[in-house]
Amino acid sequence: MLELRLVQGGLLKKVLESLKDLVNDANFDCSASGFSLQAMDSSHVALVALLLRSEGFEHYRCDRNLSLGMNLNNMAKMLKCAANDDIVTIKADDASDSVTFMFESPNQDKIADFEMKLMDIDSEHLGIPEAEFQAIVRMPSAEFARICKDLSTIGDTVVISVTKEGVKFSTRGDIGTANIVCRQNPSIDKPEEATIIEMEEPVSLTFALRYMNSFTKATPLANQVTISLSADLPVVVEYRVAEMGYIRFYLAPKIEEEEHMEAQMESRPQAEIKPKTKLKTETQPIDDIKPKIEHNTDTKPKSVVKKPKEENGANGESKPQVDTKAAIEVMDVE
Amino acid sequence: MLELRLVQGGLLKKVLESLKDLVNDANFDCSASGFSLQAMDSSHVALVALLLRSEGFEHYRCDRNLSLGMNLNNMAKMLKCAANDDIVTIKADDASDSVTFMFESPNQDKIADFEMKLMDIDSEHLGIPEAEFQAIVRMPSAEFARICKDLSTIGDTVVISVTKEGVKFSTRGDIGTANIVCRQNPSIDKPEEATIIEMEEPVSLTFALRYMNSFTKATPLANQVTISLSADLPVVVEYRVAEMGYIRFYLAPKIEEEEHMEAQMESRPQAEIKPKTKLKTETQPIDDIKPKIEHNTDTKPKSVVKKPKEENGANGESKPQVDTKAAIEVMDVE
DNA sequence: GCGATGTGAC
DNA sequence: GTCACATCGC
Repeated sequence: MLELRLVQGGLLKKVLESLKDLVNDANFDCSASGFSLQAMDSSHVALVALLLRSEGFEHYRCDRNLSLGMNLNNMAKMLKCAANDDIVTIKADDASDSVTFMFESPNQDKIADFEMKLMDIDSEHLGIPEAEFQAIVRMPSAEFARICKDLSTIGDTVVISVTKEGVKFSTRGDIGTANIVCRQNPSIDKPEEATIIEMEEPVSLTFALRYMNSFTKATPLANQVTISLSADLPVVVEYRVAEMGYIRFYLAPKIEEEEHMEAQMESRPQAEIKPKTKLKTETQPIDDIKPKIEHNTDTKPKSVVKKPKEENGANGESKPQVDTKAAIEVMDVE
Repeated sequence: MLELRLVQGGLLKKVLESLKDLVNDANFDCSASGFSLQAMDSSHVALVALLLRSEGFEHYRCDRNLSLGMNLNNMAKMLKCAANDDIVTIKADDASDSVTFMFESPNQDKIADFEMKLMDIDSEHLGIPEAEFQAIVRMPSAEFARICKDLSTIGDTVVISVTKEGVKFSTRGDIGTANIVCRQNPSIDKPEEATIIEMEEPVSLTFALRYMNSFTKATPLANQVTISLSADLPVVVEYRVAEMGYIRFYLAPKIEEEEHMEAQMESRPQAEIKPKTKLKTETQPIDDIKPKIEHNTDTKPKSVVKKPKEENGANGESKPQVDTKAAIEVMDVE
């Protein structure tokens, strides 16, 4: 028996709006500690992890661990039927193949219940270790979203470069280039507008803007976003979910590959090639960096996820992550 | 000679916005008592009746009864050219084949007149008797609109079930089921938020959400809507037009047909079939329930409306309306 | 014609 | 920041 009562139903609506474009189907894992989800996006490039801790719920009952396979689009449809100030209750019987969402208006005059069939979804639960990062940027989430959106009108990838002074987002495309620099700014009086950089050493990594723009669908959840970067790790883009947990998006950096130079030249006719700057990048399926992520032994994977179609990633277990730091000249942030 | 002057021009704009999606062409009937319209929707399933009483106009002159055939889309286009606070005057000569809309800005600085050609439209004017209903629900119009919209993301039809305690709106579709219960709530201090149920006996009827969603286009006209239900009558969804009259939408309930059970089973694999619950429903063209509606002898029908394409409705004169009450188990509203 | 997105007003 | 309205795309 599962019964989770959440007073701020609007939160759950926003969580689903930020997940549904990235992931079609996923298992929600319910345990005594909370309500969580981990899933790869449909193209197996990005990974999302959601945690809503049990303490954040008004009422939280979870007699035994349950994995509820849901179609996130359908779940989002149902949650859309809740008003933002409705109280939302999620119910499931241990044996049942369906889940019930109950929406109560604040004055109790309207009570709605929506029942949705559950799905059997193959998934692999990875234990993601808390990694050490070379740089962690915290900044206003709306600003980050705006930057990603703006840059994607120019190019397909963003180079995120962090120095002590600030963070630079750069792109280039057929029509030109763009660089947006955000200075560090503690903004004591308005902490939600602060831009804070914690840095061990400068780092510069390249990512597909397409995914970044999916991640920023979570912007309504939090005023601030943190972007954690290390040369050979996926970036972590994290939005806190008010007092309850977080939604974290992981995306492997694009890898520099010299052997595809000619393809590069085609797509960026006006590229200025600098020595030591390898230009062609390939999106790395996140499965390939699995060796970096240890299996979390306290959860039991139901089955193994399908391998992505790309053959070149299939033997990633023994293939080292490229040295992104060496491949890209660290750009100065003025 | 016809000359109707309406100070709240915005009302007429809203009336047309709520009619034009349902009905393409219709006759406006002008008599000494008021300005009215009655028309079936293009698929002959729903019926709409509008009344604007002469007393609601600042000036009302109608020398003899006139029937003005208009294309409602074109009329709506012209009325869109009026500001909401413009004074609108409708003029027509008895012999003319056109109508003039005049818009005056409140300070008289702007005067516009738009002339529109009239059409010759075959229509049948039905005298709709004031029926006795088993249940009349009055509720906030925006809430009803929201419910119909939400349910239509899940299913195609809505079952409206009324008990003393409240009204329940239910649907089911491929992705699951939904039930929304609105409790009775007199809301003395905010009458526009009240939900009032007058009930002779519990009633439960099924309707096509598509039409309901067309009806709710009239939501901007009134804070409240009344939904009048009886087992073997079309539902009446009524919006009052401020101090002037009403716009009423009629929709025949869907009929339970046992013979299509197997089609039902296909589309709802997980349906729990209860005894006495007939599952397959068919939309009943509103022509078929003509026997329930007497011809109004004080208006002269110009001609007879075309029969709907469906053969099974063509001989509806002698076909009894199904006993919906017996076919559907009355559901408890807790 | 309906749904989704973006913009403007409260 | 939220809600409603209008416009554009499917």
